[in-house]
Amino acid sequence: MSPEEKKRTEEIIIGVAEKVFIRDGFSGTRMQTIADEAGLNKALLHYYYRSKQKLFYAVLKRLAPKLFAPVLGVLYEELPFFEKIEKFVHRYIDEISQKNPNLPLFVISEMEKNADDIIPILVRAIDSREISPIEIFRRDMEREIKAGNLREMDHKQLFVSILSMAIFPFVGRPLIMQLARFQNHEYDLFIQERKKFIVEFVINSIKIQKTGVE
Amino acid sequence: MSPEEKKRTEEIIIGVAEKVFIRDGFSGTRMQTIADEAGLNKALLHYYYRSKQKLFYAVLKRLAPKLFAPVLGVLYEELPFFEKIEKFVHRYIDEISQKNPNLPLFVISEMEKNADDIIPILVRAIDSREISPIEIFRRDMEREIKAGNLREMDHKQLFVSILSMAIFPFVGRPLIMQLARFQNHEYDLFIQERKKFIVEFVINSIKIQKTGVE
DNA sequence: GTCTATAATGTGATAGAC
DNA sequence: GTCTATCACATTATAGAC
Repeated sequence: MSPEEKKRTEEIIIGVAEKVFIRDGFSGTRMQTIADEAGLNKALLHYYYRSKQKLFYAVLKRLAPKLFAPVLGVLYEELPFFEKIEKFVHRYIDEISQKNPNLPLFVISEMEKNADDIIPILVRAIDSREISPIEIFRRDMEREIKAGNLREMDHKQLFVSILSMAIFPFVGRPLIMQLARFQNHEYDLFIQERKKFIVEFVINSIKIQKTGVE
Repeated sequence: MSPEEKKRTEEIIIGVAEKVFIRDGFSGTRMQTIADEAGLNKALLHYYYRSKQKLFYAVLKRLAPKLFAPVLGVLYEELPFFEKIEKFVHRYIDEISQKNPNLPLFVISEMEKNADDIIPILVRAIDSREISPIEIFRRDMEREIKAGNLREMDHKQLFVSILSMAIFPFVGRPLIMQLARFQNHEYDLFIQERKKFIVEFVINSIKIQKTGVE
């Protein structure tokens, strides 16, 4: 078989594995399931990736850059602070909606269960730059506070709040749907409208309104 | 053996099972693990609960009332709206901090993976009252908007925002710790300070400031 | 490289002695 | 009720033919 077809099989496997791992979690995933959905046999999975663990780590390594870079990248752009928040929220929700709404829950679950092995793999993707995202965020805030545009507040609390409001609707979907009485078809629209809501909600809370009078 | 000791064994098993299931998830849990941590043997688990599935559901049923009632109950109290939000946030964070910080992620993960079986068990705990929590919340908001204390906004968006800010720090702990560069010992303090932050953050965003002049 | 067959191990569940 | 021993089956992993 040609090298191209070899490459192709390897890619098919890891692509299907990604889908199944994200859907079922590590311990919930069966090698047989991956083989079936890929239209191949189990032995090939081991031929290319040796073990379930190694296949899983291969999936994670491939996933990591796609996971954080597009979103965290926004923080490094040269933008006015409030516009940066807006772009960050929109980018995050758009990315996850299109790519895979189950991604955040998958990443969090596996980080929790197997922290020592998984976090190092993911961290390389987060910490690819010299200055950390949270430090960039802190400096932005400091500048705006000095300029009198922003209330003083803890930068980590604000950062986590924005993150929470954007991510949790994906992670907590089944819980939210029950508590807030959503029908299945309503939820996607809710998420789309949420982009605008979050930005308004946040800016309204943190911005210092400049009045005409002194 | 006396009926009391019988009762005691049964209770030990379900107590340990709760701990292990919450920690490892359903598919990650081994009956052997539960037996070991309970200081008993596997056969006893089956003697009392027949199967892993049935033990899991027994755990869920026992857990459900403790899970939602204390927090959602706040929504039904006769309180000014802003005080209700404050009490809700404090109650939620205090409850989870004391009880088990892994509870939210556990509930969400299992709801996601096995919706049809699990949601009915949990819903009984959520929907124990005639009027749903979200409907109570909506009416409270409507009243405040008419009174001129509150900006007009979608009640579900606000509800989910408050929920997100309170729950996500527990669910997304490993992710947040990486992104915001927390040390282990800092995080508990961060969560405690978060109660006050969320309340201020929310009220500052939604409240209509009444000025002296007209 | 890909397959079938099978080994090796893990895991839920049960039988039967005490 | 509680234990040890064991079954039955699922699942990861490998051997070997093509």
